[in-house]
Amino acid sequence: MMVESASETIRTTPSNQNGVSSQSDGGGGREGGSNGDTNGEISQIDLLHLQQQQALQAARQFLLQQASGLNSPGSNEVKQSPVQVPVSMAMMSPQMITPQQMQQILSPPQLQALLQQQQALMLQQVRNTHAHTHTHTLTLDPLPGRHQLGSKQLAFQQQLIQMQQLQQQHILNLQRQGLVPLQPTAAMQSLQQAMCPSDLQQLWKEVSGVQSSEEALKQAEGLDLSTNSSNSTSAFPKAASAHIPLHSLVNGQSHTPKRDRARLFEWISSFTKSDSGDDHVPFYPKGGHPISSHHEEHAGSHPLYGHGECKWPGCEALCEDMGQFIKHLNNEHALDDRSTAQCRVQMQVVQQLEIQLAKESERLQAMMTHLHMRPSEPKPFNQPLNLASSGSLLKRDSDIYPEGLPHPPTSAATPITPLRQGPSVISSSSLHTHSHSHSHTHGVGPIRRRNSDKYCTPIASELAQNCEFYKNADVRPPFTYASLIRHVSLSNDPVAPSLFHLRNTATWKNAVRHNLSLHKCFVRVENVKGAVWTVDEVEYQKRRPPKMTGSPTLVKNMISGLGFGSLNASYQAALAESSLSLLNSPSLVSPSAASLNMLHVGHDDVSSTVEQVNSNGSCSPTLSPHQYSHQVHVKEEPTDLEEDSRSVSLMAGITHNLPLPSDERDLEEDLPTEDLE
DNA sequence: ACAGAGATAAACAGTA
DNA sequence: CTACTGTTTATCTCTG
Repeated sequence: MMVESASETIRTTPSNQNGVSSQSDGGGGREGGSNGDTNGEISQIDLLHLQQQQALQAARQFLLQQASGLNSPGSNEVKQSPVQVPVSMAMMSPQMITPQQMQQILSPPQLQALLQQQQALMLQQVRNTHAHTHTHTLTLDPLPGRHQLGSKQLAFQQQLIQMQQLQQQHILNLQRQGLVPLQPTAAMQSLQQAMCPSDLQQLWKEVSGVQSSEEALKQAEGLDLSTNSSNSTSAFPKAASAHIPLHSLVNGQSHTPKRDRARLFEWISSFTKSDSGDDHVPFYPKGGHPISSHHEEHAGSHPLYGHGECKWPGCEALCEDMGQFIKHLNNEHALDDRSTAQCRVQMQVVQQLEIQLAKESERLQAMMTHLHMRPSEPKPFNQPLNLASSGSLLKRDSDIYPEGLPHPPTSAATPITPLRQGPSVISSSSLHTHSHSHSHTHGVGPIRRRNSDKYCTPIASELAQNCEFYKNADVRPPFTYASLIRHVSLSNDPVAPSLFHLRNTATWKNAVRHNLSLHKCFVRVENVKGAVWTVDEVEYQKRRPPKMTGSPTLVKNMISGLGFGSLNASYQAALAESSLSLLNSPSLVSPSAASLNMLHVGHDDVSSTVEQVNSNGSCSPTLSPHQYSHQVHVKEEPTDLEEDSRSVSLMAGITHNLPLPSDERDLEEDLPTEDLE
């Protein structure tokens, strides 16, 4: 099953292992990581600057043309000819709207305002992202032995890609609108020059008010895009630009998810359709809700109506009641060019917000990642991995996760794995999977999982909830090996608990073996096909008495039964786990020994409970004792399904069945290929 | 300072 | 012989 490809992934391990005399190694090789990039930067920056200047000029020209109306439809068309438009670009804009169409819809000033706004937004985004992007350069460094950087690199690259996709999408939209027919590069760069969401409202007014076009034009003429150039120059993502030709960025649509493109296309299609025809088809994105249909408004509430006024962008018309609003909607915001244009603008607004969201998410990720690092040892963003095993790295979880802060991994948004209960069987493969972890060798060195235990953080839930985080971040999950092993045995996910583990296969394996042999809670059961490691819940619980040391508050809250809402997810989870351990009835909990099996999954009660909690209320923060107990009940049901399995212990012949590779491979698939080297 | 728990590394034996 | 697995031992680190 998963075993097959493991070998490939593992390749990295060997090198690490050797030098790994755990603690000493810690930082050694990785540190160099960031240097190389800087070298080329200057030239890259210059190049960027140049490109941006060119783009700016092109954008200005375009704007001027648009504003002056010099461009004849024909000329625009000519420009779109393959000769002038990069092939890739042509390919990426099947649904492109011709400039003429755009012009019909939006007046030159409107166009300019739109463009300007987009530029402002983009610039802002770019600025915010700059730091990260910068890191990317480092990330891209293929030098082997810098595994520590891996997770960061992954994250950053992903973010970079995401950003590129967003940008491309943005460009695509512009193209669609005819804003970027000829000079995608210029347009794109100009977009990146200045983004100022604050102008949205004004833009809306401009767009909506055709009569104001003259004023807008004057305003437009007065605009000096060059002012942004300086900023943009510095702010422009060096790495991205450096590594990816601008035109490729534009073309980069290849990066854009096909689905999204298809969706966009559909959306645009519906758009253009409505444009051309008078078919009274309500104007709304395919599959979406009508934006201003003639029906449905009667429902009494309308997304475009609130507080007695029309919420149509830039409208704010007062409507006493729904009927009046509907009338207003049909009269003032009927299906016409203006409304269409406004919808387009709104579309872009949404996109920009999405970009913003992505950016903020990125920031959050960075923050979380940072918090995983040793506070006293501030390291460059990209170097966290280097933190080698100095056990000191994370002396205390409390340091890493201040009380007020949720564990980085814990994010309400993270998907929760489905509950499962039953015996947990650890197959060798699973072990392997896990085995990647240990690597003190790599960076996060000796994080004392003990601490995590101390806090009684339910690994299963933690891991489940922060699966993505751990997969992408080379951060050692704050759990003991025993906990991790158990988690793996209980979890459906055969993959190593984290990228960190994945990177340290040898260590992980050794640790797993060691722990399995050492801890009483892991019982090896001989089977027909071989042997199976099972988890003895009783012993496991013994081993890990629910101490609430870490969070007196938690205890207090638990006792009072009131504090749930105020607790962060981790603590809640911890609470849940500890509580569960106490509440667990034998029936619910796996029998004395749950077989460990990767394939199989049993969730531990605690984890499952927690998960349930989370699933019930997206973010369990508000759990009340009542709810909590309820969940416990829910948990029981699943038990039936697996009762047999517990004892049976899904046999995964520990031994040879599970080639490490499988797990690793799985992880690899999830991860960008680069870092694994 | 001490003991306990956990993390790592490594040696060793057994097995396929 | 090689690669694993499983067991032990030794050494550290951290925490209580």
